[in-house]
Amino acid sequence: MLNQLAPLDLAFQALADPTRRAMLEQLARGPASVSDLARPFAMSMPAVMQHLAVLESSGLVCSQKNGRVRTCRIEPQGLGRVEAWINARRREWEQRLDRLGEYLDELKTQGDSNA
Amino acid sequence: MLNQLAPLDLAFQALADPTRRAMLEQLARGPASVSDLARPFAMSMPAVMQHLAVLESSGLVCSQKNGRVRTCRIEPQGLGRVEAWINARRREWEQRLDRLGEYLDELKTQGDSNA
DNA sequence: GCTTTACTTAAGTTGTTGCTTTTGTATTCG
DNA sequence: CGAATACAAAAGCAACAACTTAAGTAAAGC
Repeated sequence: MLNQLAPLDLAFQALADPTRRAMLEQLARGPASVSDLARPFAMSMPAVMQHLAVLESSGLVCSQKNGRVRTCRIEPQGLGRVEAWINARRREWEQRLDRLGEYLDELKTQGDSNA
Repeated sequence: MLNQLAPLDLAFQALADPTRRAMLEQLARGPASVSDLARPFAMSMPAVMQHLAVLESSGLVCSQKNGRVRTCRIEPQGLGRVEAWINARRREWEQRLDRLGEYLDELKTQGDSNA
């Protein structure tokens, strides 16, 4: 819980761009080549490659080259780490609300006895 | 599912910075003033304010000013949207793996009958 | 073997981000 | 009232991000 901040930096940074999120949405539906990933965008191929490099170095996507085609796919552990961080925050936050609720109940009970 | 890209941009962008994530971790444990949020960091107050502004405009945090103290707290719907996007991707991805699994089972069955 | 195709590398441009210092404005306290 | 506190606004700056064009390279097709 203490370290491993850099990977999250990279993952969230990667997810902050709509082009990269769209690429991930496509990859969630199945593997794709770089050209496949590039097709929906009005963008040069090098730009797409750069987005892909960001996705790979963030651990959200992996790829391998067969012949002249590079096939990209989702790296499940990548989104997993992101999910884990968010879930941890929500748990803390909900736990606190629970305690706050108990505290308010307590206050109300005392208030009732004092009224 | 088609629009609302900008809010996610802002949210992920906000989460990409370790200082801002640390602020959210503190806020998950309870509300805090700007000074409270600034204390753990070797950083000027304006820098903290700018991080806070990013967190607010991304919808992850809200704040209100009482007297000269601004109290900040987590905006639960903010993380909710982020969580929803990630869950959607994971569902798509798992669904596809299920279909792939069935397909592979089918292939294996055919293979067995052919062997 | 010569051309497409599919990617890759390099270099340059423009805009944004994450700070900084400086200066200002409300509160609150003595 | 006057000083300390807690935030706020403004301006400047170095680093980085998201492109672009131009110029490769290596596998496939003819």
